[in-house]
Amino acid sequence: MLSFLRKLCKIDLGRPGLNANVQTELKDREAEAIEYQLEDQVGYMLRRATQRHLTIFADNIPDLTATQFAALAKLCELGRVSQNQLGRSISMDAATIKGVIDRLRIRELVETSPDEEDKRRLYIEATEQGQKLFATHEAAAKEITKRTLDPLSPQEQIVFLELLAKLA
Amino acid sequence: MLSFLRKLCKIDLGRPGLNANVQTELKDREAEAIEYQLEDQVGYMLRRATQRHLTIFADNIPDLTATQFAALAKLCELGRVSQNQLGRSISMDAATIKGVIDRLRIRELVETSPDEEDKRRLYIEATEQGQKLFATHEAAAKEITKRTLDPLSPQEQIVFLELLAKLA
DNA sequence: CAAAATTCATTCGTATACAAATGGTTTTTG
DNA sequence: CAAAAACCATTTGTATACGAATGAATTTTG
Repeated sequence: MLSFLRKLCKIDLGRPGLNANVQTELKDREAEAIEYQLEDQVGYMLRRATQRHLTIFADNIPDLTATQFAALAKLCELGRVSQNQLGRSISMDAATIKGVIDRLRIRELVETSPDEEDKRRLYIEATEQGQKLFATHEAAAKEITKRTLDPLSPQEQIVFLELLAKLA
Repeated sequence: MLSFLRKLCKIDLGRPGLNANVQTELKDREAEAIEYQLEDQVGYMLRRATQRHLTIFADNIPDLTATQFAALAKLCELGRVSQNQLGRSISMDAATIKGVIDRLRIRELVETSPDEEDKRRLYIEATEQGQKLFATHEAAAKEITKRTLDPLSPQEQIVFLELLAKLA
């Protein structure tokens, strides 16, 4: 374990994520003078990591998008909820969750029903078929996380998820 | 530093990223029996982290999207390149980079010119105005990475970027 | 050299993602 | 209670993102 920690921290001496040739040019100048490198920016890295993840997702669960699966999974967990409530619970805005639910409804994986008490609300519920499909893919979904994290050692995976959670 | 490392690893005893109540239910059962929790999946966490990042980006650079800025930045770095070449260098497929370049071209931030040698190719180049705009926002772009990583300590930031790079 | 394979840019279709506006409904407040 | 504020779902518009198909051009190969 100690060697793992030492390895994780051995880059501590340099600036985070900078190419060696850029670092050698630094010397006495200040942080402002560090050249902008797209590859060092966290947004670019997040986009690339997400791209790779979505490829793995599509390979393992071809008949649902990651977004659709997330909505279906949350719906199976929560039961009957309003559309906006579902969206908020998985960080999708009203316009986005509407489209996702529309596509799930067409495939009869979810059912909608108006709220009689509050006429603004539209209740959403996973159908029997939807719950069955979720159950079918549940193991694959966990496998997707596993494969996405595969380039990291078990200890690195724990640290990464811990830190990623702080950013999300 | 040592206390930081200990803190990073103190969750090692539990399963990665699982809620406490789920963990207590585990006991003797195997990993397969772990309930699927959307919030524990790396794809969901990546999406949320990206959402937060893009909000920070839009706050700091309102007149370009993160994607457009990435294309412009790479173009300023590479000089004259073909459209597909540019796309490959920043992991955007041909259809995506076309749209991005179209929008930058309309704003006269980039210029296109046909390749006389290879008539399939379309060369892209940042205009004077495009280079100026990139320079204007370069500091802000670095600030965006800084703010995105702000919830992490300096040491955690280094570790996170290192691990994220391995996944991207 | 000629056929096959590859590359390039484009187009089409589908799916997030979000800002902004809208209209109907409910809750809050003065 | 009535006006104001908030909420819900929807619609419109813009911007990634990618698979798949297309046609033109170039490179590879047999």
